[in-house]
Amino acid sequence: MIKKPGNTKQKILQLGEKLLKEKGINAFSYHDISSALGVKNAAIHYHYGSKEDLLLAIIEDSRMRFGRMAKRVATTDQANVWHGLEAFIDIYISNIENNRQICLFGSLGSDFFTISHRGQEDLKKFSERILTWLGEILTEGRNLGEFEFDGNAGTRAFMICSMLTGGLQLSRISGKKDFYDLVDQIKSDLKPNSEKTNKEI
Amino acid sequence: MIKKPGNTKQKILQLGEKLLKEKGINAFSYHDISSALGVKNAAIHYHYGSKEDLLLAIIEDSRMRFGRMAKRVATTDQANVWHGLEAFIDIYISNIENNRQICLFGSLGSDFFTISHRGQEDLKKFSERILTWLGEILTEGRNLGEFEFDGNAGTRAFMICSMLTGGLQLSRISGKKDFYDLVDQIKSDLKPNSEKTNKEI
DNA sequence: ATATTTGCTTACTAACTAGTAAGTAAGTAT
DNA sequence: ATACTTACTTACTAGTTAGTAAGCAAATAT
Repeated sequence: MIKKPGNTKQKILQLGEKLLKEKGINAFSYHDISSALGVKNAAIHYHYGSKEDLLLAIIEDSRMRFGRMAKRVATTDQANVWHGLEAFIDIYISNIENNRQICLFGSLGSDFFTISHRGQEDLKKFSERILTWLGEILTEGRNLGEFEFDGNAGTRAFMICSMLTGGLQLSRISGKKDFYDLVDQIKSDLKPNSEKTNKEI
Repeated sequence: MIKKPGNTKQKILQLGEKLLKEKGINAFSYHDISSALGVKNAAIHYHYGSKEDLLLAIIEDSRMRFGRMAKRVATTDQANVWHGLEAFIDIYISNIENNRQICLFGSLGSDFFTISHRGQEDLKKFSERILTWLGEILTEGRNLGEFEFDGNAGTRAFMICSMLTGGLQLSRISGKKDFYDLVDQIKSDLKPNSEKTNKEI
């Protein structure tokens, strides 16, 4: 029996996240993971003691990836708010492109009352971080004259997040095209009025 | 043993829908329903042969309620597009007020790949009906000068639906207030520019 | 060389799941 | 009065679930 330095743990995490976003936390089992990876049930329990542990790890992993994205965008040559917004939207695009997955918040928002208190809190903190980040991008963009929108930037961030979250789910039902139209219109709506084309169709 | 003309079937349906919107189709069991209603497991199978049958009945019931709402709004004295939009939004408000439920499409969008083909199709048809209805309201409102928005009305309907769907889920995580702010901003965004207050805050 | 740790497997359990078959009491139709 | 239907209950099953305890081979540390 060959013992490679284990990437099993990472594979479990990745497949867990995939299944979470495809079927939801309550619709996949340890068996789904173990059979796909060619290991036994107990191997998953070895790496992640309980299903909750796996869930918390998935949330944490997603949080780390968001952090890397935010850092990458922040350190570009100039403060390009459009670049930041598009990097954010790309997370959602890559979800829908990847087997019509939905986002973490869509999946766990639906199953919110079935996960542990700890999971709920981690998710809440993460959502606050995302909303704050996006709100700051929007505020900066408006100050720079790159974005134009009415009302509070925090509310606008919440609207955009809600649209992307809900959009992934509704597109699953109705078809991908709707999501791309949605994304285009989000961007178009943010453009300063003077730059806009196709005001009415 | 007293045999009242059975409202058990209706109670099962209502509780099923409640559980669906609170925990998701894969997180509640027949036992959850039967124990809450004080009947036995098999009583549910008597009324709804399988869990899929119950799900289809829940979708159908929701479809009927939507139809009644649409009819009620259409037959008001004058063609009041704002009235229609608000009646639509009220469906989402009543969900969040009722134990922080999410909407049918949010719940089943997340669990889409775990339900039957028939369920997926019923859901798709229902979503098309809603999107068409809302798109027509928006078009009519724009023609009347009651609404102002850029781009395609169908896309705008999809955006509003996505926002309300995703908004319920994100508010579950972050708090109700965000959802009310979102709704207010949706309405404000649709107002013709001349009527708008608080353009920037 | 020996001891310890890592990364599993084998073998199991208790709880829960949707679903079924057979029975039964009350209500309804004839 | 009798037959039939409705709305269940009792009693059960086969399959699935997360989780555990003990064992074991390979890798690593001493």
